[in-house]
Amino acid sequence: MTGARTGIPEPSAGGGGRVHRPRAGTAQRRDEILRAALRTFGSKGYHNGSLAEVADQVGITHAGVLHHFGSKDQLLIAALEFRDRVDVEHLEGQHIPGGIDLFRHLRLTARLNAERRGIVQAYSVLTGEAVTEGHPASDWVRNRFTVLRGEITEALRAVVLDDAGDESADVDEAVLERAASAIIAVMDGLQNQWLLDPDAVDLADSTAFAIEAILESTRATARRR
Amino acid sequence: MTGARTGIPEPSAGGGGRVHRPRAGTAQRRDEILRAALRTFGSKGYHNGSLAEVADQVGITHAGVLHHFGSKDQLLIAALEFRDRVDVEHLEGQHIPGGIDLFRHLRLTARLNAERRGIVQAYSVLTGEAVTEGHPASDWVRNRFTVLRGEITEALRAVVLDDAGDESADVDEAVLERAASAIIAVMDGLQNQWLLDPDAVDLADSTAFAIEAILESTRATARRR
DNA sequence: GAACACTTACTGACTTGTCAGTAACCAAGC
DNA sequence: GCTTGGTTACTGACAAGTCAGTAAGTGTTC
Repeated sequence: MTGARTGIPEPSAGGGGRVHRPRAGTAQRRDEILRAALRTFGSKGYHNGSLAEVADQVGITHAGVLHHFGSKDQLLIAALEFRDRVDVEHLEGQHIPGGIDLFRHLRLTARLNAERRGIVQAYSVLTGEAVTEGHPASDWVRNRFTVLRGEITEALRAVVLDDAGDESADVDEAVLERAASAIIAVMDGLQNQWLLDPDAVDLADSTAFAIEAILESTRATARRR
Repeated sequence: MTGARTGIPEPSAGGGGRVHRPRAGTAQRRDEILRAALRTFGSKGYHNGSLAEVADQVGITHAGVLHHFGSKDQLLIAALEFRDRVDVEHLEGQHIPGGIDLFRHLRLTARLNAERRGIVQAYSVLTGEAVTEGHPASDWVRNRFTVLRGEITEALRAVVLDDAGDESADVDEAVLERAASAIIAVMDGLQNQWLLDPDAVDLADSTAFAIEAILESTRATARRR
């Protein structure tokens, strides 16, 4: 058996015994590889993107990439986790807003995304590919959807309760969930159309319009009494 | 050079020159292959699906498939065109409805789609993959979006004008286009979420809710005076 | 008998993953 | 502070497989 097969090892296991520690600079090198992986899987897709192409971008061979991540599947998983990590760092401690502010945040995200084609494409390609049988990213995508739906549902509930001015008002949960799925759907779907035909779709405006429409409709129908 | 490289040949070109005529039953056999292609590209994606798997389903070798369609790219294109052909036949001459009926039709489509996982997955996988560099289906998908946006925009205009009771009322075209993109987007996006997690998303209800919301919002904002 | 509908056989390009070897590195022991 | 032993970070070669596409041959049908 050769090399660090289990990806990024823990710095120190606390107890006795031999300590396996990566050399200085290895963490940065691995991040480079993950960025490259995101680039090629994002533009070519997982199946059509090769380890050799990823390796090329950081000036090593494909065997070198496998040394760090063990397999292509694990590389993809690591790259997606890396993306999450970076996304969170970008928020710099400030938590994702709730209530009505979340929808402002989503509209802003759409506006920013119109300037970050690469990232949008990566997300779009992988999300589409993930519905394929046995795709290594399907768990990640499914989980992402679940978390997002939860956050948006909660924000919607806050808005509806705020409208009612009554913490214990009766809210139709089914409406909230439909609306939450729809908001995510409209964002993803618009990204897809925009990627294929940027002149035909205004990502920011269409997203803002749709979120506003769904938000209005939720406010109008989710309160039971 | 071997075989019919240009896919399905015209029965007779009218003018002079060689006439290639397929044997009786060949058209049906080709349709079988196309159905198989739709199945494997739909479930595995274009890059991950192989000609051998398509061929297997109709009991021939992959070279036999190439005899009929020339290349894998051309097979995919033919399969997509076949899908369009079948979809139109399914409507049996009755044209796609316009005006407010179109939105009823879209909601119905979503309800039917919840029972046709295979077709939805094919559409979803290929749409996602198509944003990839140089993908053979990207023209088809782009065109499909363009046509759909046009139809929905027109139906929205009809609804808004009908509300106004005035054929020459001033309608905000930008709003119509945003709404049209959004309706397609929400349908596609919900399909994706539903494929990954059928228990977490109600395809029919969420689609109906979102279409209603966007339609309402369009009626409220598209009329200028 | 000629085009058709294939099959068989094969090529060349790519794939991921394995393996042995090597140079740089690093900590411990003397 | 220099050796020593082990680890890390690779490389290059290769195995084993898959893939699309080509070419030639065979039986069948028009």
